[in-house]
Amino acid sequence: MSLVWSREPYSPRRQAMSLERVARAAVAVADAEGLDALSMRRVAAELGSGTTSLYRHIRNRDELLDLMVDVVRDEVPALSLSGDWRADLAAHAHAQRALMLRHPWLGTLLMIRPALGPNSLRQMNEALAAAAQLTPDATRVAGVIGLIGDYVLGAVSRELAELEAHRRTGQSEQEWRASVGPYISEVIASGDYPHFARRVMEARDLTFTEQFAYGLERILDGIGGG
Amino acid sequence: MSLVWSREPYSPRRQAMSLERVARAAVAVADAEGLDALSMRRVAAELGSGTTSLYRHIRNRDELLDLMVDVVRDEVPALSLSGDWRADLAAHAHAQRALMLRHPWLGTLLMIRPALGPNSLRQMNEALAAAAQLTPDATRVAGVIGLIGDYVLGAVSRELAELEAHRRTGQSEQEWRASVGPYISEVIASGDYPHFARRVMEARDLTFTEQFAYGLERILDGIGGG
DNA sequence: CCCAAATCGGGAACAGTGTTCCCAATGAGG
DNA sequence: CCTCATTGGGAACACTGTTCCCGATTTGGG
Repeated sequence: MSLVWSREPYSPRRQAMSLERVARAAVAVADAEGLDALSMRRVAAELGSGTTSLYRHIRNRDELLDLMVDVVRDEVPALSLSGDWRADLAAHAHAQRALMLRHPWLGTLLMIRPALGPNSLRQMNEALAAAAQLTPDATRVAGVIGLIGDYVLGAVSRELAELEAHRRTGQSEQEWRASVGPYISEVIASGDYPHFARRVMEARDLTFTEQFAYGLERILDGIGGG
Repeated sequence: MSLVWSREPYSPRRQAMSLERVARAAVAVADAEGLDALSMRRVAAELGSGTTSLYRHIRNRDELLDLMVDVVRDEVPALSLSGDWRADLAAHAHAQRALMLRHPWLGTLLMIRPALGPNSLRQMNEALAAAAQLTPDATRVAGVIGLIGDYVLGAVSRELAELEAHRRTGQSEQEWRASVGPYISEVIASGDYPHFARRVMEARDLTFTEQFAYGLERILDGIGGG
């Protein structure tokens, strides 16, 4: 059971499609229609080929998913170090978030499987380089990057959970609020959740981007300390 | 399209099974065999009933998933406030992590859908109460809880990604390391990822629990500052 | 140049999924 | 006791990932 990455690709004499073409087609489908719609037959249709031909290049659907992750990770330009660890780590975090918002299925995949493709490793390497500007301690560097990665993944997932909920039910932001609103009002009126009520009534409604930035700053504060 | 929570349950005269019984059976199946194995027919078999009878209580599979989240959230005992916001928030975070490790499918679900069940709201309320000990500013309280929640979700997901990868492929920790090892060695030997190499070779191998605790402490540090 | 052999693309089929339609049996009310 | 709504659940549909296999095509050798 070898990994996709350590196996030379299947390349026929007259090569009608390549590993990359398959992965790119899958990305296109997932971007446009969501992960649920990403079936083998759908990808094959996108390429104008037979369904089972895909299995010449790919062993599993899971392998295809691994490849997709690495394909989109190629979009992110290399992180250039400025000497300011805080600025560089922030840039890295924001770039990761932007990527995951551009491909709403990416977060879901990263949750479920460890990413080991070359582009994933490249970005990991860049992030570690940025953190190495802060401290020579390799263990601390690893901890810092883990922390930031975890936060980005969690924050974006929560954000996507809402977006995807809309897309799946076909409801707009407005319709969704309208359908949930009464329930929330009822909950608040019950008086059983006073702090939750206060949160809904009194807290400023921040953008997802603002929330993300706030959390990231707090994390960077904490990182700087120890 | 009303929510599950604002709809009175389907309760027949002679009630052979309740909403809760269905949800609990689903939880049992998911705990034992994973989310993939959680099919309607499987749940029905668990209950010894016909498959389509489930649809008397539940509208969708998605509704069932929402119910499952709330069922397990009931396990967590109420968070008692000690007056020390830092200790209370840490306790809350660790409790959430423990719950998600006990039910490995929970993280995946929370990533994909916003949780609005009564038990979810209760815990949200408790967390907000803990953070309210730090500051009277409702917006800041919301930001703090969002940050912590995001981190817990992200950290546990990464942890579960590995565990689930083992379970899915049926490989043990040992076998997995053995199958990935050569690829990693090759990557390191290539010299293209120096910081990644340093990370693998020099950084101490921390437990997931240790990593989680480290990140959480940094976050609490940052929260205390501003 | 021609034929044999290896390679390639992809159709058919299988076991499984969520969900809808509908029908038979059951129990309550008059 | 009979009527009739209520309830459980079987059959069927349109899908899914994947394996097996076969016909077509291209290549290498004589």
